[in-house]
Amino acid sequence: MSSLTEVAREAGVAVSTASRVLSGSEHPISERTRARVLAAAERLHYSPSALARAMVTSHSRLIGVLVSDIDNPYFSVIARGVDDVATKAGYVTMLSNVDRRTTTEINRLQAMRDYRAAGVVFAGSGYVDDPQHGALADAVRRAREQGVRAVTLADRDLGCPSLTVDNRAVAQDITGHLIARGHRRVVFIEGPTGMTVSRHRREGFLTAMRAAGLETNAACHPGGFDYDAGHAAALRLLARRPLPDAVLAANDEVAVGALRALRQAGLDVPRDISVAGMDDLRIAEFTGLTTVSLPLYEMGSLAARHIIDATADTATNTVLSHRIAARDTVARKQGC
Amino acid sequence: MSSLTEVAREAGVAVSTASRVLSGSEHPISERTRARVLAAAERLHYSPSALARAMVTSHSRLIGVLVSDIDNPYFSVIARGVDDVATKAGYVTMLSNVDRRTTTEINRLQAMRDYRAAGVVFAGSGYVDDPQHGALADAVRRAREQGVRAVTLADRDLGCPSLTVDNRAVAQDITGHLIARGHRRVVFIEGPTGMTVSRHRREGFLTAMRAAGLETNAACHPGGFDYDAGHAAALRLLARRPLPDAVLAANDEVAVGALRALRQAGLDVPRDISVAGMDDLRIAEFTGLTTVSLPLYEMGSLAARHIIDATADTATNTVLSHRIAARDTVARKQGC
DNA sequence: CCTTCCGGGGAAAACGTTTGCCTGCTCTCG
DNA sequence: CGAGAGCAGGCAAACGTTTTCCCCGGAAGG
Repeated sequence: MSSLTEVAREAGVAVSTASRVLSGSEHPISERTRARVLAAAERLHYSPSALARAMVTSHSRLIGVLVSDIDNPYFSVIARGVDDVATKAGYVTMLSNVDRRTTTEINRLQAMRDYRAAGVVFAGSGYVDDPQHGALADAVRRAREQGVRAVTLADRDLGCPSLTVDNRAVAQDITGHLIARGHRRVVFIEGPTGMTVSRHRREGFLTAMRAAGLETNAACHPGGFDYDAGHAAALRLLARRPLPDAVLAANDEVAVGALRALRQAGLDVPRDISVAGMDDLRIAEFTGLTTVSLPLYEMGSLAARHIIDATADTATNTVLSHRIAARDTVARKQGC
Repeated sequence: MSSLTEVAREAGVAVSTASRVLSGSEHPISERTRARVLAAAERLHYSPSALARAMVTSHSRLIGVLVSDIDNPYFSVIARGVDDVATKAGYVTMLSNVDRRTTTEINRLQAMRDYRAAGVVFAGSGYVDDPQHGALADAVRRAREQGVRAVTLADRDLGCPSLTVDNRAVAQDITGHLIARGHRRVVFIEGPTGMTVSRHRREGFLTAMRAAGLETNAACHPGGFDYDAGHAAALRLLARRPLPDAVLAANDEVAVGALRALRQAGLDVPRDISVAGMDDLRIAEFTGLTTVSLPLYEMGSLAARHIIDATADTATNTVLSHRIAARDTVARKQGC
């Protein structure tokens, strides 16, 4: 691996001169010298050590993204958004799975700090009454003081800018969609207890139900965020009399699980019962699921852009808009 | 961010001494000094600069993974496998999407080299008659000479160890499964032309068909690797008379697309027609798709382990085993 | 008593950049 | 013709580690 020193020697100039032409400095350089350096670099297959550069400038062109699980399509599309703008800007993406553990999150943040990451994107949700939340917020504060830019993509106060979706409104809107289509006995399969996003979606659901004057006593049903949770919950729902009109799931994967359980039980969706989800992952498109489309890719790409462009870091909290993706799993009942 | 120098000053020792206790060197250090340094590091929240360390040792604890698209579950599970062992070993994962472009791959490899990555995992397939293949192989060779370890997870000769699945056998086995269950008019929806994996799966399919003495004249159908390709192909297949017995898709996503098209057209799968895929992604589980299970997570984790453990780098080509995941989309025809 | 050896610790080089400061040199203008 | 301006380029410090070489003191052995 050839170094700047070798390029300089090959070109017959000082290291500083070589550096200036190769790193595009302001410092004026004659065309002749510039050409010589460029030629030498070419001959030697020179590629600057990002490490050394980061050492002296004290920040790398590394951008970190902390996800719960990259194998969850919700996060993989965010990661894709981050990486696309990162790559385009000459950065490299660092990825870490934190499995919803705040301590791991602190840990990985530190690992990325050790590489002098330009910034870190926190893609995962927060937790209610999280005993580690303070420690994480402290770690983020220290990282920011050191120049690491941070962005959170969920409703959680990390003392850094956020780029979120209003999950209460998301749930409220899709519930309203169901109600507007004549559904009255709507039940909600909740997300994992303890996650902020679950709580917000639940609140949005309840708000919409109450606004329509609907019964909410047995409307919320424990669930989770995965297929099995949706499947199991739907099975339990099947025992209810009267049967619900519609099932709203905390996310698409749960909705698909419920959808399958319902259909396996011989029900016709959406004739007998409607099903809706939230997130609009590709699986929703595949299954024709009515859901709420979230700008996940944009969240990732905007977060990366924020970090790279180093736009004013005033803790601005941006809320992105969502929209309902009406497909085939929600019926329009007579009279609507 | 406190440096080793500050820790040393705080502890009243030389930098070298501090380094030795903090980096666990062989050099003997008295218990008293060791304790003092440890205490000072603690007080100052010291965390070593991975950059500086990498500079002097000339290799970082960064491990790169090159995928076609992280938002494709095939790759996200591989990435998850890599990251799990990387994290456990104190490494950080770098991720890049290359969108099936070899030039991008070369590019990103270089970017990772610039950070002195310990190794790079090539997760994507190769291409037949790829004009850039030579350039990539050269880049890999140079990287390896410099100490960057490389592993490929697909049938492609990069001059580095490989960890693959036998895609010919994969297709052959699932085709055999179909045939053994009484299917005679099996059609194969091919993957993207030009990808090695497509070609291998096609060959495996044809081998199995011929071995059973079955007609292969119109057995292969152009497709792709995504849902829409499967959907469109199935629609075209519907026009054939007689209708095929079974559809084998080049991967699960295509199979799901076909499945949906077939069912939308009023066919009963598997009664009227069977469908099978390959890869066994979660979507296959969700939809009850019969497919071939591939050790993707293991491929990722083993690749990472290979890089980290620096086990003998003799270009060993390991072939991992697959198994058929029989579910609900393949019928057993009478007499079988 | 003199050598040898070893445990414990320090000084300094090295990794490959960037950048502030300095030095010539060539113009230009008065 | 002299002086200031500005262009080109070099020197060296600095970033934060690891590691090699060295030194010192004391214990062990002859």
